Amino acid sequence: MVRVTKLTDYGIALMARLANEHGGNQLTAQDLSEAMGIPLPTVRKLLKTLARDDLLESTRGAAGGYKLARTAEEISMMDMVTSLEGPVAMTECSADRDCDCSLQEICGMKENWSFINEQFKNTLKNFSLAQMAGSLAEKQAARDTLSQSLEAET
Amino acid sequence: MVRVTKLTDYGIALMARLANEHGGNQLTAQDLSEAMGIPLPTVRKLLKTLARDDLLESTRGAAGGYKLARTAEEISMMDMVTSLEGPVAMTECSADRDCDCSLQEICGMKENWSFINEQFKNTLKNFSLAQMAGSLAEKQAARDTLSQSLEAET
DNA sequence: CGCAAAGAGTACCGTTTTAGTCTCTTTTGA
DNA sequence: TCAAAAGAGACTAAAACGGTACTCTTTGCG
Repeated sequence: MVRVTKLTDYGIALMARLANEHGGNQLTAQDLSEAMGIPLPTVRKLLKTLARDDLLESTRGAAGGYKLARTAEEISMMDMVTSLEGPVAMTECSADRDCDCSLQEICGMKENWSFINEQFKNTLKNFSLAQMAGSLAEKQAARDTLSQSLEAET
Repeated sequence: MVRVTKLTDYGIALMARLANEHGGNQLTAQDLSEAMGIPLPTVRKLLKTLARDDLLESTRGAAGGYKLARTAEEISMMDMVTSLEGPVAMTECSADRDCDCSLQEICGMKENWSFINEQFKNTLKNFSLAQMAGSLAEKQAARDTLSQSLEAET
């Protein structure tokens, strides 16, 4: 479906909630579950994944919790999507690793798919968590950034 | 997985093969199955879908077959992906229709997702079947087109 | 110390989607 | 009339998704 999974959507919503928590304030899985209306076990699973990939910093033990590992400006949609659902690859053959697609010899579209894949990855890279958690004004900034990066590339 | 399904990949490969068939020459499902090494029943299913959405023209009966309904330049990746796997929507809430996402009130990211979704759709709209079936030189054209369209939008 | 809160890791299961097949019908050229 | 070919739709096995449960480790605090 060319779609991000529901869990990824949840995960990014959690990140956005954490991005709006200023001053290094931590939130527990419990806090986030209640704030976002997502079942606690699911929240835990997502936060664990995000922490393992160094997007979140976790503190264990009593008075533990989670906070962003970097500023929201320094975390891109690409980082989050990759963490939550693995490498972004439109097709088998556009993944980084070698693929075992039986059509590879015949179809000849690998490079074209890779090109489209890169375009898409750029869109995600140029959209930060800060923008995702933020306002319409910040969306305009993203648009400008993307536009510039494409010009630079050409 | 932010991935196009295998069947969509196959479908586009079939379209590319038909794009390289010049002079209104028709190919049968059988021909395409043999040419691409994709099982016949699967090929049939895909061609039916593409024909129903007016990307292919079909002729029934003996000596029947399929050919492109328009030129390869006039068929975009967006047309094909949409036909083969339905509307492109990164999340439930970025589909055109109203969604029943329980987070809608809380997460506040709907507009941001829509924006990313539009960027992605533009990438697909600006890449034609001709480019997909064609050479590296044509890829550069796609890059230019996309870049221009983004500038215009800003 | 010992308890309770909180994260880490992993395994499990029901549901949905995907990938692929099969059967039957309709159309049409020879 | 027959055979080739498309159209429509049902059906099935396998994989992915969404969610849960269980066990273990870490740590603050009385």
